[in-house]
Amino acid sequence: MSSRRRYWLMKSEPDAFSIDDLARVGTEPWTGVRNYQARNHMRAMQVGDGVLFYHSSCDVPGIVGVATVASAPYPDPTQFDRKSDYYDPKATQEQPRWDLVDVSFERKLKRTIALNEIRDQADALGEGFSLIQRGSRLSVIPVTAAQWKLLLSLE
DNA sequence: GCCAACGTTGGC
DNA sequence: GCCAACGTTGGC
Repeated sequence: MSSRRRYWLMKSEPDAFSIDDLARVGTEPWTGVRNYQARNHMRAMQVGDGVLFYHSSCDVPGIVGVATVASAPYPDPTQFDRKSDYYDPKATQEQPRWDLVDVSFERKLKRTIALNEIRDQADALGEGFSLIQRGSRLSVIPVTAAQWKLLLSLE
């Protein structure tokens, strides 16, 4: 059973893990997501899905690269690690709470597609795009094929 | 089950 | 550094 390729936007703080870091390592497990909605989006991911890599909490927040989903969802190992910032005492090996996927570098954009430019496209992107919804903090966001195409056309 | 308090996110 | 918005926690 497979379905067509889906698209996502994933936020990262460049001080913690940037598009250049992803370019260097090639593939990275997306650890540390501790929000149920974001987790559920990762659970819906399939190998080969497209990812817009977004830099948050920085000088120019925006989309900086393209990546791909490189694994099926699996339990985030940091939830079991007492020494990790992401340790979750309520998670067990038998009943993990947090899943993640591996993400692979595809390319870095020639320039940052800034959040304020994305906002200018609000009408074309449509109502449901939570990146530009007021107060939204969701770090893993579904993107439609049309939104994907539009956003990358801004490069 | 309600809701106040608290912690976090993230743009500015 | 500020603060609005949101999610989670825990007392009742």
